[in-house]
Amino acid sequence: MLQDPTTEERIIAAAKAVFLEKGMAGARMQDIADRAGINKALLHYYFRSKDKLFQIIFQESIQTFLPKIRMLMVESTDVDQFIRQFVPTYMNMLRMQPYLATFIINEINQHPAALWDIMKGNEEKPFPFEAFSSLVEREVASGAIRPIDPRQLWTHMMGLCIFPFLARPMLSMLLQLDAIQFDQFLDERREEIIHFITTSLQP
Amino acid sequence: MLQDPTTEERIIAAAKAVFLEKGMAGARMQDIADRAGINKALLHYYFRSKDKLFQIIFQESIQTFLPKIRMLMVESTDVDQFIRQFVPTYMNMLRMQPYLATFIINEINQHPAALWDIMKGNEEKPFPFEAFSSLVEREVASGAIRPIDPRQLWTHMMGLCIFPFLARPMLSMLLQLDAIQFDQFLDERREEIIHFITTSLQP
DNA sequence: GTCTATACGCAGATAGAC
DNA sequence: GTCTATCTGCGTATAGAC
Repeated sequence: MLQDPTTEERIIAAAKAVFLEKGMAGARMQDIADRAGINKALLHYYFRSKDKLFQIIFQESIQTFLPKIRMLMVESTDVDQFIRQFVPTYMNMLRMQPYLATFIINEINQHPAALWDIMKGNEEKPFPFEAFSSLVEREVASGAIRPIDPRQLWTHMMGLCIFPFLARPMLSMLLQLDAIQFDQFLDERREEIIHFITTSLQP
Repeated sequence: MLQDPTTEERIIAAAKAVFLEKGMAGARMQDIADRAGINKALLHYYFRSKDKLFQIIFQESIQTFLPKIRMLMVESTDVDQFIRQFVPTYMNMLRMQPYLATFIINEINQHPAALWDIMKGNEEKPFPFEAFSSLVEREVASGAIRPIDPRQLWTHMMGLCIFPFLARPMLSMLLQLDAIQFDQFLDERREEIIHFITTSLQP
């Protein structure tokens, strides 16, 4: 993207910012237009309706989320390595887009079918949980890690990584952390999570 | 509450249901009126505006959330006991009100100041984090548990318990769990979390 | 207290000039 | 392609009868 962004690109960028911050119900077309430096009519000229525009942003957001997981899942050879790659990769992504997690989770809560539509639209399976699952089961069988339900372990990992981003304002208030302190808290958290999970998996 | 509920009570109950499911921006006064079995005008007669009504529901929700934590915090004598009480208590509460966590977190994200207003309105400190903090530090010092930042441990606990409720539709899709299976998953999760945390804290 | 009818403003969407 | 002006419907809120 070396040239100046086209109007369409500016709209997409503006829409992403507004939708992610406010959600579908809270977002205003006027805000998107203002942020893109154009007027409302032009939004409709390019994307027809708020709903259409939202679909695009939602889909793009999911596509930021899932493929990275997919890659790590199919490429990993053991649980320990998977954790050590997953945690920092995921947390860094969320750090760059602080509203991403909240947005996706909320909109899926409001329209559960939307995720399904996207997933079945993909050729290759976007979320090959079995890859992770069999990895875990193999190591449980060999005694490399303690017995654990792969679904529970998966939820542990996701929860530990994502939760601080979802609950950031609440946490920073309860723990009394300003912006800088919270960033540092997140920095330290990467190693802490890895340590937390791996020690708990010891047989 | 042995008598029939008053109109005011019916409105509050209806408003709670709608606001928790849809959020402030997504909720409709018409939906609340329908659910309460009255008409829109009566809502305004009792509560003046949507915003006023929302404030009440938001405040009540926070009051469901925090005092329980507070009680466990000040009453606990050691970390292990705290965890074993906190996890099932909290998860059971969330189970009874599945939308509570999502609602609170979202609305705090949209209006961070709102939480602060409520907390300072209280006489006694609603969230005595120091109680938990010193508990942890004492046991770290005595070697009962491994060294850990109390704030990180706190976030671990919250995240592990709350996340499955926040991400329920996403998880049930990715892990392919229907409603019954998801409930069972949550049942098993209580013990799993306790085990997960306590083993990881061993020195 | 509870209703019907209605006012009012906001936000999404369209028409049409340039 | 981009703008100004306008239409339309929806959602909050009020007026007023009962």
